[in-house]
Amino acid sequence: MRRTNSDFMTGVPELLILKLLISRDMYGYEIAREIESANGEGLSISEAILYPTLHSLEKRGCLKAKRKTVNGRTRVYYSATKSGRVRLNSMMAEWQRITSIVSEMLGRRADASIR
Amino acid sequence: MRRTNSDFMTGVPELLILKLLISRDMYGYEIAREIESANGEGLSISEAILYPTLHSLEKRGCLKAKRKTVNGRTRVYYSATKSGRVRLNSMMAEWQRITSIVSEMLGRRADASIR
DNA sequence: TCGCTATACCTCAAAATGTTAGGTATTGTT
DNA sequence: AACAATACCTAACATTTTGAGGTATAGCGA
Repeated sequence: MRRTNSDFMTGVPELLILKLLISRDMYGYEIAREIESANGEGLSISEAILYPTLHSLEKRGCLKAKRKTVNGRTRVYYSATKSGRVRLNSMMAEWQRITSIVSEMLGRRADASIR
Repeated sequence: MRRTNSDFMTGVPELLILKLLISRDMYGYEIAREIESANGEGLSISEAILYPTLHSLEKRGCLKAKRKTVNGRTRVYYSATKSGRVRLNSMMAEWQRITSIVSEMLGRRADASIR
């Protein structure tokens, strides 16, 4: 049973895509499968947001694309650029900042205690 | 120095508004000040999202509005309904679910360890 | 060989959400 | 008198996400 995305997803696809592409080059379809399998199918990125996000990251210079044909199918491999790594860093910091504040306001123990 | 909202804000205004209105009745302007002061000005909700969100929550039956005039100024006090409490519960669960998964994928220690 | 599933890319219209930049009106302060 | 603070609000625009498609090849079982 695959979960649909939630209301709290804005920016999350981009964040996870950049995070994955830091560790190794991947192609779109592979990224989608990876995100699903990485969390027991608790979260999935629809292809309708995945591909446009990859394109916009590439246009902004955060990613580099390279087409490769494997077994008669074309894959577009993406790699993170320096600019992509910088962007990931600031996005992760921002994610940490917002979730800490919200979690604290919701009454959970502050995220500041972990890490 | 007041922070602007971040990319990771989708649904957060609604979440915080409901959370605040569970503890006591408040009016819009008061909610905005409360959110700012509650976290050292690290986060603020613009009035352009605050008021429309209050109106939509009221229309959906999650909030009840009551006008009150104090010192020549009109305040609209909101209180959470049963339906509003139910909605808050599911939103908090969803917030917990998403942030846990994302945090884990980002490589921090899993949120599962706290609470 | 037919049909189905998986792989692999993509787009478009509509909905939802948030930002920027205003507006009105009263009260308190300088 | 001028300005900040209180207190409500909206409209135009940009961005993000969803839902629902579309194309094409490869592999597998009946």
